[in-house]
Amino acid sequence: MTKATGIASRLSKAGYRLTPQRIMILDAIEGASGHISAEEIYQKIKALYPGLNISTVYRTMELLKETGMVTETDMGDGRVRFHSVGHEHHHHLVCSRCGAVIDLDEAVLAPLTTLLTEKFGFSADLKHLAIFGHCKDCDR
Amino acid sequence: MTKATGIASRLSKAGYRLTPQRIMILDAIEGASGHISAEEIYQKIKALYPGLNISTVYRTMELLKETGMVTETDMGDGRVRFHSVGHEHHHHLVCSRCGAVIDLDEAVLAPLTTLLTEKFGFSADLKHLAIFGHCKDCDR
DNA sequence: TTTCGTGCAAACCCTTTGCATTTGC
DNA sequence: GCAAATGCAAAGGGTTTGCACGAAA
Repeated sequence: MTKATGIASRLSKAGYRLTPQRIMILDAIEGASGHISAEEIYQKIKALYPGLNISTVYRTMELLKETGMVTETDMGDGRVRFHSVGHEHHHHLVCSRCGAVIDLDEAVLAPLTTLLTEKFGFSADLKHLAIFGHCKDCDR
Repeated sequence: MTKATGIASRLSKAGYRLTPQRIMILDAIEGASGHISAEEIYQKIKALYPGLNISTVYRTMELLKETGMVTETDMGDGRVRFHSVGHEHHHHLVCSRCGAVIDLDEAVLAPLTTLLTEKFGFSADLKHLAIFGHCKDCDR
């Protein structure tokens, strides 16, 4: 039913089949404002298409990571979040006390990235880093 | 049998009982060169004291985190690592491809920490950060 | 003695996997 | 038609929890 969107066609070009499940999952990630967990993707789609199984979500995420269409972030709560690569990169300051999340522009970490490359030949993948600490309200 | 060391006595001062299990766990963490997982602590102690249960390790780690004697790092492999706060802080560059871990001095991140404080009033807890990316050997 | 900590076993949560069936190409 | 993808159900790995017994203070 759904027409292959740009990002979906990238999938088929990469040699993967375009199944309705994959298209819906892709849509869900695209539509998400930011990070989204496997469970959230699953629930979102299940409302429209109850047949979906969560293992399909996980398998699709695996594939999208391999294709470089999605990245993974560990926000420290025991479940991984996914993020479409198309979206602008940003980072998060996560308050360990109240759970507040402050968005952080990519530019803030640019100097660090440069330094790591120059000094260690290490290309940091800081697409969606989560930095833990205390926000100003929770700072004793 | 073991005498309460400095760090162990901090525990009792905080109102917690000094059990042999806790002392052994404390020793294991102190003795560890760097990060150590719950399972590793457990195995290390089990050799001498087979009665130990891993749930005790987890409960003790919880308590040590609350007391601020230990910090937690997620190295991205699905299990959390612990680190004695007494040890000098350092960071890790983790290669997502080959798994290599490069140690990074705390000073490297100092400018970033300062910036986050000044700009966002956020006090980052960068005691043991893991930065993912590719090391120079794996960089295509 | 009283409260706190431990061992044990089972539960939990997120994620992965084997297998038979279905489906895209 | 055939290989690849899905659904289902069960397993897996790390971590947590309820409960009765045992031990620190």
